[in-house]
Amino acid sequence: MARTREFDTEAAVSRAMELFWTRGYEATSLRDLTSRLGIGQGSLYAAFGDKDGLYRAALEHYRTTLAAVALRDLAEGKDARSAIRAMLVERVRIAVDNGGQGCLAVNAACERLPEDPSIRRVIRDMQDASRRALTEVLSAAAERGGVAARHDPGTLAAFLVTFLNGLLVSSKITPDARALEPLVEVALTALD
Amino acid sequence: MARTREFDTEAAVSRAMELFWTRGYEATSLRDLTSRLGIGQGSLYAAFGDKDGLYRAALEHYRTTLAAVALRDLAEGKDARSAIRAMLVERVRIAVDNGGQGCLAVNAACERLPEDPSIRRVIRDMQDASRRALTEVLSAAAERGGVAARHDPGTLAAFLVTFLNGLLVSSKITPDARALEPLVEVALTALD
DNA sequence: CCCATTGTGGATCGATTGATCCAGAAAGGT
DNA sequence: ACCTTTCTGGATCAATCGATCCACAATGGG
Repeated sequence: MARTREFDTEAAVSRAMELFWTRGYEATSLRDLTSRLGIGQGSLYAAFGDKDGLYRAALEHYRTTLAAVALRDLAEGKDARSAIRAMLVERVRIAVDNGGQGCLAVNAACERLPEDPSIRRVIRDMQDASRRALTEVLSAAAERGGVAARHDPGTLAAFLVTFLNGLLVSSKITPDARALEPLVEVALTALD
Repeated sequence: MARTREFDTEAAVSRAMELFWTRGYEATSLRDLTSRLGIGQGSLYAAFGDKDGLYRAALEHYRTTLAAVALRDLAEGKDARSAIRAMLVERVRIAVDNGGQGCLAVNAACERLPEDPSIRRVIRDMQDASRRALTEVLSAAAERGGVAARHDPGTLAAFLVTFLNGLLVSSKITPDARALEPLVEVALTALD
């Protein structure tokens, strides 16, 4: 048999996610990564292929540990409105904490999409998952009369995803959760 | 007297804006800039100081030629709702045209804010100008009963600015104006 | 018709980038 | 105990980065 890997892959990806999240892709060098991850460049390239491969692993880690958790909580709320409100406020809290770093996926859409169109699919899939989860919650609520039927659930869900994108950008410009929460209340009036 | 500048400064800034807009700051090299602007590196540094100086000039050019124009049209509309709708749709059109490059200011917030906090002020001022213009239009409409008084005009304006940020991000992920326009209609129900 | 001044573009600088290479270290089947 | 295989981290690579330098060109007052 061969030598076993010494470092914890998931922990390394988590560290890499933090770096890419706070600094962006281009501004994070391989030296930054190896020193923060505590591994050599040889190990990094053997495990992840190249810098882009590590970035994609970090993006996937972001999806499963943060975006997906917010969606899981969504289905557990009592009424649709308060569940959606909690999800939006939670995402804003994450984006504002630790120095207003925003959302890794939104940052990726702004920074990496022009030079690497294949990342569009990754981001789109993440947003589609959010849109589907919201559509489900809204459809269920509409049948029970919890929300008005002025707009169909799919359009309403797409609106909320786009509004969330805006919240995550605004959270970088104005990293103040209390200033952003009133905007959530305005957005929720679309459910009336 | 000394030699006169041969190139058109404003035209050069406009070209630089296009490059930074489509590729981002880090991914645009000085060689890209000099070859596209048709000037040497010496001229570039003499005129703009450094790469960051040229970027800020490009951002200012974006503000005056695109963002400000959208705001000017805002005040000329007949009723507040259709004026705001037209402004949002126009910004989406600009963001989607030429390959879904989004909005230079939103891109700047995502890519450059972490490494250069002083750019936050520039972006914030641009968004504040939009928010004030929207507040004015909404206040005037509220007095005439054009929009409901469920939310105060300032909060409503801030909501619209944040929603616009979201539209500009979504326009990069889904560069299809027809898919985004229904979301504008949902957002406008906040005025009811 | 000079000459001080400023603009010109390309050569060049040191620094840093992402990626590769390599000698040695662990691992376990035989 | 050997030996093949894989992992490790640091040296090293060519390429490129932003920035500076420089010899020359253009300008218009004196």
